[in-house]
Amino acid sequence: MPELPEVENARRCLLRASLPGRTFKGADIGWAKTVKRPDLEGFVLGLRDATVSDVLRKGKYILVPLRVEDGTPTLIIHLGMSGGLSVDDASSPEPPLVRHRFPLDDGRVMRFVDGRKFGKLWLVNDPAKVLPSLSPDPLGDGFTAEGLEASLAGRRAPIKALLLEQSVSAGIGNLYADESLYLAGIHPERAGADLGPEEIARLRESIFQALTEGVAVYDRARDELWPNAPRALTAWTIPRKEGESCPRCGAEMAVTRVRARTTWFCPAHQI
DNA sequence: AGTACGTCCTGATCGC
DNA sequence: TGCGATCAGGACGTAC
Repeated sequence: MPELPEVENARRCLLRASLPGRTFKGADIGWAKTVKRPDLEGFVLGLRDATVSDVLRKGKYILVPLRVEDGTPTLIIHLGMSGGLSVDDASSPEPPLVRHRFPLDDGRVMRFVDGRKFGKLWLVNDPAKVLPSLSPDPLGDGFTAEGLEASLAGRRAPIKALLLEQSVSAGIGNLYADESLYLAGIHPERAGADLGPEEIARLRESIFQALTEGVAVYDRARDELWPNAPRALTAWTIPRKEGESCPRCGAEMAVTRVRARTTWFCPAHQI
């Protein structure tokens, strides 16, 4: 489920819950395969008496730098397809599908909901060693049309598939890929290398616009969304339903599959 | 290298 | 209403 706006919302929820400054008392891992590094025992032991310094985001990854007695490891969380985080009183009723619990020193607990078990956890000293290659953050200054053009050069795959690569546009997922291409007026099956500089500039701007609006929707929702349920708000404008028409030009929306991912687009203005 | 496909998982939804 | 089939917003390993 989560793309950049959902992950950013999760991060802000953790900050609003004043996670920084709190200390993990350990971890209760309900599905061992979620822990990628180190082994389960090392992971749980490593979180004991680890104090949170900050909550950061890189693409769809949440980074939680920690202070322990003899170092500064980082907890890395990926929400996968169905993940969500909350911080509640330990005695509060637990929502369904909580897989992992991280008890805190103040009587609260960070809960990791993950229905499909595609979430991932790491506890490492050097995050760079486990994170894949990620583009500059599309919401930051580093994500330029020139950089995007360079990463599309020579690529024959459909632009929709390329946008899903985190090395091309970190944080984009299936929905925001469709949304960005819709806003830019670009057909999802165009080969990446066939896009001209003007189209790429438009695409960069559309990605920024779509993600910015996505983050804003969650920010406006604030407390209503707490705890951070694994359900997205509809920050995008594309109808994703049979028979609906394009809000911009009225044509009937079309659906296809790109790399086995459902892809909605307007056949009239996305060319 | 770049591309395409199968796989990991379970809950929700759809069609009969 | 019930039930099997299909679908879901991610990403990685593998094979060509």
